[in-house]
Amino acid sequence: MSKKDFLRKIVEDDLKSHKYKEIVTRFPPEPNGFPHIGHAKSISLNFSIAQEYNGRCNLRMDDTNPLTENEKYVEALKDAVKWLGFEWSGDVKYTSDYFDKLYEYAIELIKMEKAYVDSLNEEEIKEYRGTVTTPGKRSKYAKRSIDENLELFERMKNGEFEEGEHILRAKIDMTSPNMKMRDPLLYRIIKKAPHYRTGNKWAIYPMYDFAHPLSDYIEGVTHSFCTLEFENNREVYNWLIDTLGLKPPRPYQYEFARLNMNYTVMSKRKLLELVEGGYVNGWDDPRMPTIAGYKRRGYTPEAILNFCNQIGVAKANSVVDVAQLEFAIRDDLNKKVPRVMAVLNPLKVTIANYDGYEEIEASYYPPDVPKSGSRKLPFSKEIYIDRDDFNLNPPKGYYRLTPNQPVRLKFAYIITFKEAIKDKNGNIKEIIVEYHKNSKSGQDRSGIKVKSAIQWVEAKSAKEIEVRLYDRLFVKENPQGVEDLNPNSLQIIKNSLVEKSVIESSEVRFQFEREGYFFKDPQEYSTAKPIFNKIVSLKDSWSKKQTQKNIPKETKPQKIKQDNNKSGEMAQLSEEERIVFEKLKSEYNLNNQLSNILSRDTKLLEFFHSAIKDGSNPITVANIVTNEVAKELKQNSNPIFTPLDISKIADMIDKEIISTKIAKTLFEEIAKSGKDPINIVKEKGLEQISDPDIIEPIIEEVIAKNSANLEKFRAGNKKLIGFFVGEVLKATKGKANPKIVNQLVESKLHED
RNA sequence: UGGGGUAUCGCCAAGUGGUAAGGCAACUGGUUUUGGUCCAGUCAUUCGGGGGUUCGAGUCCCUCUACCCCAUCCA
Repeated sequence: MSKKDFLRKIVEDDLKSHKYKEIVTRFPPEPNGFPHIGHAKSISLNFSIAQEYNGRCNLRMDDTNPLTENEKYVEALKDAVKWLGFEWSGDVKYTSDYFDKLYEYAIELIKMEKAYVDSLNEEEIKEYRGTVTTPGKRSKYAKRSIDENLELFERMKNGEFEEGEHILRAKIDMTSPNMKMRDPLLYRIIKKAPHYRTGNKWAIYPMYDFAHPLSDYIEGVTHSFCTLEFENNREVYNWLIDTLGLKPPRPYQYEFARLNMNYTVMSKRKLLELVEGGYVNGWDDPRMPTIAGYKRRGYTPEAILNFCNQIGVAKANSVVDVAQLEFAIRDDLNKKVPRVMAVLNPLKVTIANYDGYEEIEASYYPPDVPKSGSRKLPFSKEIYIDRDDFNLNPPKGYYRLTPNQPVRLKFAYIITFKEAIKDKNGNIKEIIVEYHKNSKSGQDRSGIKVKSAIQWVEAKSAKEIEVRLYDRLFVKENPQGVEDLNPNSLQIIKNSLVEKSVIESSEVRFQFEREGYFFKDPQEYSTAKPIFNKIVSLKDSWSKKQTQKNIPKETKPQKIKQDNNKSGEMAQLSEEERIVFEKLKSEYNLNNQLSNILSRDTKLLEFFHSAIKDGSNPITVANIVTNEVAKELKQNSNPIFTPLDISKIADMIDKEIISTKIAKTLFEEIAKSGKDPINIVKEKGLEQISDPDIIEPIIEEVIAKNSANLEKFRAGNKKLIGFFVGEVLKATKGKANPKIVNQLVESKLHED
């Protein structure tokens, strides 16, 4: 983690400020589906952060909906976390373990008159909620007494009512602009399905907005990371913890963008559709973006984790290119895995002038992989090569065997084409070649130059294998559903050949030279019937070039430069604002934008007027008010600085006592401390230095220290003036008059 | 449409007023008995658009635009 993402920064700050003794995170999936690569991001995030900051991370099954959840998914979730190499703190947690505590909290809420039993039906609730633009209205049942609510709620729990008859809601605000705050549902009745863990004990179940914050609190979670779509729920989260008056330390929720990848779908619903519709062979089909799928395909946990680190964590909705994932797995396997020879589409080759048998020592790893190990390769008159490695009418740039281009058999001899034997349909079924006796690998004295070395297997000893080649599941970058499925996402070749050492080896992952990385299928592989999954192909600039030639380039829609050239756009003014606007312009000579901003904001306008009372320059004041004050007011509506402070700062700027740069930091300080600006300037000696005699030596020093940048500047990088000015300012702790510095630097840089 | 978010290279993503990081992809060239790896190099005068403030703006202010989320008794 070289660069810290925003979540890690939050954690660091909280630790630094001693907000928490120890941080606790959690990965809280609902056990209603198989975890996918998006979960891997969340797992990696929560567990890694806990690890890095010496905290703990819980694995919690958020199992509050008995209709969709089951044990099978719990196991898949646990497997995924374990496989990725993480350990959860203590036992696996379940929200269902907190049902009793949660019930107590609900009663407390009722007693505080912050929750009530509502008896509206579903449609009514929907209707009463209003819409995003219109406020809702509260149910008449909200007026029920505490005792009545308590009684009803208990009877709900006891199963005395049917589903939908009653519901427990928080009493918040039916007119809130945030829909989630319009009296959110807390508990609902479910009787038709038993909970996979609590069975029929409960007739009521807590809803997410109620259960989640409280479960976090119960577990002592400090940082509750979730995805962007829960941003609106954060207000409910905080409301619950605040109104219950829960003692600190309490958890806070932070949101990050969920992972999306092109050419795949990530939603549980769509994944379920693929499985249930039989479009794939189960949740662990190697084409699925599920963790089980990647595992079965042959991905390593390290590759997935590296991928997660590479893509980072941020708040922008984004779609990661699958190429990034493919890079991660290639990069990992390249360092780890033995190279062997396999022939996917065998073409028989008879070496006419070879009659013996020999065994050739061959290393499992190329020189650039720091691992050792080798095996003996049988070699005889009859071998197989890949059909792609021979061509009677080769395209331009073809490096492999052709009638007039010899090729090396990797680790063995150079061969030259003699004759092609065709079947009655004209298809080549075998070729005859001749080998060059003194061209053996390592002791080549033939002098023959060859363009490439190809893989091969000896005919008698080679083992037949089945290979399953996977292509992306969808043909579209942003697939909507099964209609975008790639019909060729799975290609099975049953009669591929591999050197026998592969079958004898205990290794499970191999690089089939010049083809890709392959994995012994963990379910179906056996020595008698070897089955290999292709994990990922090798980067292949040759075949890419070939396909690019054939497929005309998809003309990507060009990014259109926005052209809404409404110059210097400012908000429309009302009649009264217009009058103020004109007055500001004529009376104080303010420009359109300053006048516009002030005339629309009464608070700023008030600030402005009081600040110029004592004769400060209106333009300077207006600039400070519309920029600095407006910024501060955005974050804090009750500032502790006064208009008088602003007027003092403005005076100092006008008298050139301080620079505008200092004025900025000065303002920030009084906004925080409320101190008198003139005093601060005196105390800290912030008066600006304008005397060239003082500044010049500093400039010279800076230039002397940065000769490389001086070169760059002289070579034409004029922006570097900012760098030099910045350095000089740094050297004077910001006190040098930047205007003067700028002029002096400019002339200095052009000297000599 | 009210509210909450987000916009920096083809794709991710750093950057909190002073030289636009890094990875993927792409493209050169070198090494190579894998058209792989590795190595060297190229790839944002510009940060969604327009203004304003400043000696200096991706960063502060105003404004416009685009996209995402919220009206499940799902999570």
